[in-house]
Amino acid sequence: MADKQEKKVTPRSQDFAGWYNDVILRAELADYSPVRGCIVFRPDGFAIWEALRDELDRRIKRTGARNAYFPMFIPQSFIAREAEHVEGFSPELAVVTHGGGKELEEPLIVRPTSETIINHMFAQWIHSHRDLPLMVNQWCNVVRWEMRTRMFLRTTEFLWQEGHTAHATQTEAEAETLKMLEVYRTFGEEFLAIPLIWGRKSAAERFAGAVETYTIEGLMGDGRALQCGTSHFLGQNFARAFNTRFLDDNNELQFVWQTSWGVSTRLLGALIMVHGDDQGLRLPPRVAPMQAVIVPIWRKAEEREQVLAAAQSCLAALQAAGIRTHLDAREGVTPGFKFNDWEMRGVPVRVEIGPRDVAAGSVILARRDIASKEAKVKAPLGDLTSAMNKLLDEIQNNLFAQARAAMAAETRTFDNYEALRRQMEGEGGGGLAELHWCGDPACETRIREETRATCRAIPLERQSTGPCIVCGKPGQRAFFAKAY
RNA sequence: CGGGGCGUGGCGCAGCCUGGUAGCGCACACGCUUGGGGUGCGUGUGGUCGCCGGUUCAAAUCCGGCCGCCCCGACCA
Repeated sequence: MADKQEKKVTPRSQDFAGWYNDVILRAELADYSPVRGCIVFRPDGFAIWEALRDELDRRIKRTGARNAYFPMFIPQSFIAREAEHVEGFSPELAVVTHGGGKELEEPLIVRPTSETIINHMFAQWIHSHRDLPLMVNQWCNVVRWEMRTRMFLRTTEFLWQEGHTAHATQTEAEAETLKMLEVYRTFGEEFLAIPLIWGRKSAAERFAGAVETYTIEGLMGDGRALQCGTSHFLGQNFARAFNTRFLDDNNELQFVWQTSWGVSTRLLGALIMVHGDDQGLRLPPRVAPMQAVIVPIWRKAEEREQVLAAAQSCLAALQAAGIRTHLDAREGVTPGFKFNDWEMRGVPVRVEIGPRDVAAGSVILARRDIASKEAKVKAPLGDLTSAMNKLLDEIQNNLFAQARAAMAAETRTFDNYEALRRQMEGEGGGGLAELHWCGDPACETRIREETRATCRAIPLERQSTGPCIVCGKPGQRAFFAKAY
């Protein structure tokens, strides 16, 4: 071994951004592409997205929304119909000016989001209150010409899910907005094992064109916050712009009340930054495309035969129990190499089978969520699937518990502006700051400019009042943090 | 767009100051060896030195211009 350091990724504590990139490349989740700001999702990375997507898709459908697909190209004039929307998105639009070798009569926008084109269609589909609520979701790509990009967190093109609903009443639309926020929150915590705070966005952080934006926010391993999903109450802004109206039960023409909500491939970045360690990725079992990997160990030819036979029957048993399992029978790579390789890729459980285990009728289980080798346990072959199921549950819960503890340790209450400023000093994050804010954008701007922390969420629950940390006027409880 | 850095096999770099026809590590291929925490040895594949021009008998190296990329600051799921 020439240099052991070369085989390791940049330590997380030393350079978080370097560590993040190393893990993505070494775990083969994604790669850079020839197009600036765009990445390639490699099979291992895309498999995580698929697992996440499939589960969220089930949960979305349970709310009554149905999947549809709208075009990627949007007439330029559509974007301009809603004043705040056009103002919010204009700088980051990709515009198609030519097609079929000719200049287009009207340029086409590559969708940055689909509110406008969906409203155009909704206006034609909705006539009566009997057509409502109308709830559609689409899984697609969107393009936003960002100045600075980071793999998964902010790329020029990204994949997401965008739900769009239209309702007869404001009350119903507001309820839908909050219901989807709760879908995202429970999905993030239960499936991805990412602890979240949630709440309302400040006016400055609100989606362009929304009346109210709600968010779920996670705290990454470096103490920075990451917006993990948003749910918007759009009021009648787009309905007015696109004349989306219906006849109510009094035969009166009304504008619909709307919502939109989305999560993106940014969640892959959150998974990495919340759970990953210096050995690489750590995937919660529920989202892990591969939940267990079997590494056979042998020395002599006859051992090889016995060990492989035992490994095969293990594989069959685990797969029959619905556990996503892989047998790593590669020759010419040592077991030690395989251990490190699969740890880098975040597989929750490694099953080691060697001659000693075959003789004893058992296997060794090594869990990815606990680093020390002492955490290896022996499991009898006959009881393997139930032991595995139990272990996977335990790992899922433990990863969530670890992340929650990390978040709690990095959450601080401030009632003194100077203390907040000191906490946010320096590079990297400063954790979550819980404070009181009067709601005045001027105070928010001052915090942002002086501490680089922004308002992440104004909680809906456990609200409390106190003097604004900046100006001292009566304020509400809010979370501030430096964010991605 | 302002500030800093860099372009040399797939990746990371040395060579440049003091011109003389390209080298190291990793990866990759093959063979043997090894195998319960990144095994070792050997052999081998692979480069118009970012591009254009100039100086020179001779340019990766010196000079001029251009291009591209990365990092740091102002927008954002």
